[in-house]
Amino acid sequence: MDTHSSGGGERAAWPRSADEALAEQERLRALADLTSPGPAPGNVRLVAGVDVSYATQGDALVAAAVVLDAATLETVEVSVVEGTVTFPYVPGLLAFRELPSVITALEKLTCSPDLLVCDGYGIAHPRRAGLAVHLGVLTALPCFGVAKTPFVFGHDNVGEERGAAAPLTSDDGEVVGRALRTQRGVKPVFVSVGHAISLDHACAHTLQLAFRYRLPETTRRADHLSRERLRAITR
DNA sequence: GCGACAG
DNA sequence: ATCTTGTCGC
Repeated sequence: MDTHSSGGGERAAWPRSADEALAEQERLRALADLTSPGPAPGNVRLVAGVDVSYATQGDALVAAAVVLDAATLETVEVSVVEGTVTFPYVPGLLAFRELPSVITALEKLTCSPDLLVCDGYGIAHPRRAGLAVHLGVLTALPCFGVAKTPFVFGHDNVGEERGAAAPLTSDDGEVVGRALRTQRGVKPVFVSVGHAISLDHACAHTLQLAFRYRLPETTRRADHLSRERLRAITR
């Protein structure tokens, strides 16, 4: 996958301070495509999931990208990158901590995904610029986020059945995401768009990918891979 | 001012 | 994110 020259994606300007990060975040937010419907599940051939695992001791980390055939959900390619922490965890600035190694992993892929799924939020973020916004703009690929825990926006009760949902709404009444129940008997996940895809399509993809478990297969496989490699180099 | 706060 | 024991359910 070519994340630089021909992709049309923005080149990253990785900041060293929180001030520089806020400026870069605002720059990327302004470039996000929040109006295109993007690909529906039937129009995606390859979907990629990414995740990062961190060592308890030291600053080692491992990023993984997993590409699935959207039709069969079979893994068609994986990419794992060993790296080092270069930015602290700051709520609202997670992209600067996770994305450098994630982008490296995506660049190592030989195939080109049609869609990216993140672990975390897109526009359901204090400044409308979560992980999925950054990654979508930087790669110029449709991208959305599926988060496991609440962040800044609440929601009404979600029905018990698979597919039940409730909007995440900002103070100004704007719908910025959706709490979505992917399985009966599990907590909802939180879906929000990042770039070049609609919330409806993002939720449709999430349900298709989370056919068996709470989380999408993209996230589960990327998580397993990064965790497995980390433990291999951590001992 | 204080607490809350994706991963 | 990571650490960590037992426990409940399919």
